[in-house]
Amino acid sequence: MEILWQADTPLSAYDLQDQLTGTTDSGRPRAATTVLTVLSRLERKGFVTRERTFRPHRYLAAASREEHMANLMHEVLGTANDRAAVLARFVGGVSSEEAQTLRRLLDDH
Amino acid sequence: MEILWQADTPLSAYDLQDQLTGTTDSGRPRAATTVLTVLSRLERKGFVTRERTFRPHRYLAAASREEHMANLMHEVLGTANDRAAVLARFVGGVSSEEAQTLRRLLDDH
DNA sequence: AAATATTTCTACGAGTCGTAGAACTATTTT
DNA sequence: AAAATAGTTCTACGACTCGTAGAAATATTT
Repeated sequence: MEILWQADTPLSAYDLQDQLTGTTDSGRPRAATTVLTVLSRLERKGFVTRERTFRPHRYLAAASREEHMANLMHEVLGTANDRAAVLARFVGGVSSEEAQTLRRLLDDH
Repeated sequence: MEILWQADTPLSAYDLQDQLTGTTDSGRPRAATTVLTVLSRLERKGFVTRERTFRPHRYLAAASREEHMANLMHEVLGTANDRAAVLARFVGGVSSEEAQTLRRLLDDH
């Protein structure tokens, strides 16, 4: 995901494989099939989409890293009965700078 | 967790067992040991604390449901490089009512 | 058509989760 | 104090996810 998020263009599984530099348990680089399997699972979970028109299929993150994280936060908030109470606790835990950021963001809402 | 969150007093595993009404796979109610095992795991993960001074140990949620959810949200936000960007996406997704709530909350900050 | 590239299918070991029996320890009863 | 009982910890099993990748199937290129 990190690599896909940083890429400004869809990547093939082979591109991913190349950039996945961290050696695998066995010392070898990841097998291409490994990357494919993971990408399929990520696609199934909606984190990645695939362009099947190209032959080495091109993959791209369904949401930017920021969107993804905001989604996760909303997902948590969504399960709450008392959203306001959760927000209160959340806001209570942000730094002054972040509070300022939030105020500004809320102005254009 | 739901039961512990709603309880206003620490509960023993047996109290939990009683309130876990949903029948188990086999039709029977959960065995007491099942509840104990889960509680131990929850304790290991820091979601539950246990008062060992009482003999049937008493368990209580480490954080209220709201705190817990706010914690999860902060956990997500904490892994972000560009926190402001995540907050922007997050705020972009809240309803007008929630935006209002947030503004009010930020006033006393 | 054969060779090659790409994707899908299958699988394995490690880990979590709900489940609970067995073994162990502490408390209560006689 | 010994026996009985209550409570806790240890161990384990089946289902599931995850990283890993070989085998089988399919598509592309030569």
